[in-house]
Amino acid sequence: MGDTQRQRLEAREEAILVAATSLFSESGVDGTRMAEIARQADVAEGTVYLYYKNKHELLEAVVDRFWRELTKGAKLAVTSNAPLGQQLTELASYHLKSLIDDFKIVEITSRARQRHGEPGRQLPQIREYVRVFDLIMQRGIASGELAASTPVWQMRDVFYGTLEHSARTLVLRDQPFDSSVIDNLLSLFDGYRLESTSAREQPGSKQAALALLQQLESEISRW
Amino acid sequence: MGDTQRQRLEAREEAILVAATSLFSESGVDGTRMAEIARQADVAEGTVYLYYKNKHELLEAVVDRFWRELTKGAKLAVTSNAPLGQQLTELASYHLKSLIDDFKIVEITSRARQRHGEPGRQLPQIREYVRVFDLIMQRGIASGELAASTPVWQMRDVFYGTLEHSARTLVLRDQPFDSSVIDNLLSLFDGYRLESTSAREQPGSKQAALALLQQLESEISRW
DNA sequence: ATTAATAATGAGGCATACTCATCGACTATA
DNA sequence: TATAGTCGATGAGTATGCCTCATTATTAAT
Repeated sequence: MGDTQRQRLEAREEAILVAATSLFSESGVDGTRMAEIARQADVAEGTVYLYYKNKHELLEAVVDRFWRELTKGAKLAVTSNAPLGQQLTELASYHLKSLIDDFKIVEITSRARQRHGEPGRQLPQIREYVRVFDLIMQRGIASGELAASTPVWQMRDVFYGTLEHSARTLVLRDQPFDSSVIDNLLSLFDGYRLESTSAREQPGSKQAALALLQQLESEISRW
Repeated sequence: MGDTQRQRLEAREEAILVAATSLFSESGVDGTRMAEIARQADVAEGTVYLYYKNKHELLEAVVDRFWRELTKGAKLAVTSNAPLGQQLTELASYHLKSLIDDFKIVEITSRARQRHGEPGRQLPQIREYVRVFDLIMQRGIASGELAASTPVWQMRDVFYGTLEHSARTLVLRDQPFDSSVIDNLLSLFDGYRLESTSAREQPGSKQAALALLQQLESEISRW
């Protein structure tokens, strides 16, 4: 019955992780007592320390798990073989929605990066997550659709940085998901498109028409 | 001698703040003991609590002070009456350099936002800081140099979000300030510029508006 | 000089993260 | 079924570090 035994252990570990995630989200890291996590996971306080060396490692595990789940979701959200712009739109929407929904976890991510206050590390799972974006972009470059002049990591910083900041803005203002943020970001990324394929915005898109309308309005306003 | 007395108090308060800033930067918040802050500021441990109610309020003060100094520096770095692009470049460079230099403080900023883990607040000093950017952009819009189609807060999120993310990337890779990040960001912001120079028709002319109208019509007809 | 008011001190209180001696549950072998 | 051996679980106890508060020192006022 080695299997059942192992499953029980994994179930316990999972229960602790789930309890910690929920409590950290609700009350913050400092506001959550280890005793409470143990109680909610239905184990003794000492048991928690059999699975996680200390509170900080538990925090790391919680954060890592969050980004691992996010990676799964992102891969599902992006329909492969769709055109570049659509893939980016899907990824951006999924990302922004997730950030807003689980904003608390996102905020404590930076805390998990600091090992006893010493140099910030890169969590392995986040590295894996951003690769979803990199793959899309690299294919765009390979197919000649994107200019290779800007390094991918810089485009990535624009992408994730903007979305993270926007999520914070929206959450602090108690505003819900706003698709215009995505539209704006994507229109910026048109600047990375090669001239040959770029007809600026995809003709026929709502975006393209709106952009023209806005130009028109500003023209008229000068009269 | 009321003045001298007041000055002494302010000097003590400042000493505590400086000590806390240095220690938080070096060892992180959790790695810093209140006793150590007191020792470094040359006061008794209890004295710290005469100036700051608890460790978290001290953290808030440290972060707030950092952004206040940054605001001062930013205002100086941006030469007023320079053209829009140059102002943005100056602000972006100053911002990125500062983020890299004091990355530790930047990272604990998000922690200062959480009051006992409860809803994230906006620190007043950060609000003041981002206004530097807003003013530049609003003048750009007022002068007709920038399109008013995108809300300023979205451009702001692109600006600060990208720079913050880039700073993290650079620091984690142990790389120094990289001006190509600024160039890339600024070239993206060209997308917000009105196409007055490249447009065949003179802006503000009836012709220009008509040309746009025709484009718009043809866009809509594709639906 | 005396008194009042305010600031500073640091030993002790207290909450809580973490440890460890003890216990229990399961497995293997005869 | 009995016995021994292994390993996970327990929770009372310990250590640490934030914070308080009775006491002391300093300054201001008359």
